[in-house]
Amino acid sequence: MTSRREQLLRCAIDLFYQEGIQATGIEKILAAAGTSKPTLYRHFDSKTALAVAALSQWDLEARAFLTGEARKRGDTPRAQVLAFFDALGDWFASEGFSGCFCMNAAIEFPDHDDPIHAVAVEHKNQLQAFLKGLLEAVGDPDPDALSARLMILVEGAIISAHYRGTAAPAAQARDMAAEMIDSRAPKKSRRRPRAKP
Amino acid sequence: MTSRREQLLRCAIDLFYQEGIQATGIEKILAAAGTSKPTLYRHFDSKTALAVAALSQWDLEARAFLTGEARKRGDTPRAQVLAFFDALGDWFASEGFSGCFCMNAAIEFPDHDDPIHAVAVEHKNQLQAFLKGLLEAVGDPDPDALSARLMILVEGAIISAHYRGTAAPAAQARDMAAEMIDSRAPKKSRRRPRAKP
DNA sequence: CGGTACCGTGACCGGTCAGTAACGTAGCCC
DNA sequence: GGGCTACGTTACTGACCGGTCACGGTACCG
Repeated sequence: MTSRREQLLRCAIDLFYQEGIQATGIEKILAAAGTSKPTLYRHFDSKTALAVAALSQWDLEARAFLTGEARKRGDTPRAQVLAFFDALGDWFASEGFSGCFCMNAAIEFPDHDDPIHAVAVEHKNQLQAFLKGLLEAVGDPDPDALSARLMILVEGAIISAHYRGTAAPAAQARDMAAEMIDSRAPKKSRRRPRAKP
Repeated sequence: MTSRREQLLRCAIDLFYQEGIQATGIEKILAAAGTSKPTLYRHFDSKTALAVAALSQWDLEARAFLTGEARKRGDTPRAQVLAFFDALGDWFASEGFSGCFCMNAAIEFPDHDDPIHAVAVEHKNQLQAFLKGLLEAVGDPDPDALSARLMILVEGAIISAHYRGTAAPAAQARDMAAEMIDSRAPKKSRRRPRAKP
């Protein structure tokens, strides 16, 4: 059963994601959902509340896809990290890809106190935590540091793919991630963890 | 001499950059510049034209800073690439840092045909070309591929710094860049350029 | 002195947008 | 049936925003 609320939320996700939150008027969402204003405001307090709900739902689904595919496709933690980037590549190549909704929203609402911004940051934290868990399982000497670096790769790949319109950055980031993981001594650390001349 | 036009442009750069283009009303810019609407429209055709001019000017200044610092601080091509990331770090730590104006604008106006989007993509291409030139001087076996990878690092670092509010990603990206450069055989290539099982 | 080009003021237009109110209606459960 | 909930329709408000117009002032320059 698809309640009116779910329909609204689905259309809000699509339109806010594709065209931006500020650029999307409420009436466009209503037209897409085939309903009208009072119904919307019975379910959501304001456009901002709708945007937050849409962002949270998108966050859940995107994270479920990426982490699920990573776990499904890789049989070792290392392979799962790399599979994570492969999943990114599939996402980039999928129809309607328009960057990371959370990242887009965080840029549209740069104020750090904005509730929308908070959801976006939390999304990123959750992804980094997932990668960190895999790196711990790999036996990386410093999962915190490496997961932060991998997140730079992830976000850079998303941006590059977004406004270039190609999925290639996923494979490039994947290669870099593999080099990063392998250049660090697994289990028994040997190499210098960092260098700053 | 600071003409009215330059004042307008300066204020437009500041406000569009800090708060976003769509979120900034023209009247706010006029108030900051201490002038009024007719003056603005004598110099610019529309808000969009003003935004494009602001973006282009910002692109010039940002590129001049980054490439200039890179050249100034590094005495070898390799050092200049790393200095480029150091300059990024200084930028991240500077007051008023709010991500990359071009990236923000490209996300705010995702339509690929939008003139604003075009300026943003060109900005990125120019930076990549600069890095590619340095990599050629380093003697990298595939400057095209590596410069694309470095751009992923650059953009990932910018995003991470932006909505985390820390300059740390610059140093992390710098370390990764150093590893990437050094792990490739300078002058005489040896490693596989790519892998996709 | 007189024309011209620029500037500031302030009013205004047309459109859009978020959000609200009033009213009528269909289903659903007791 | 009676009451309740959710919905649709319509119209509306109040604010804002991009852009224009008409006017008056001022400085420069022949």
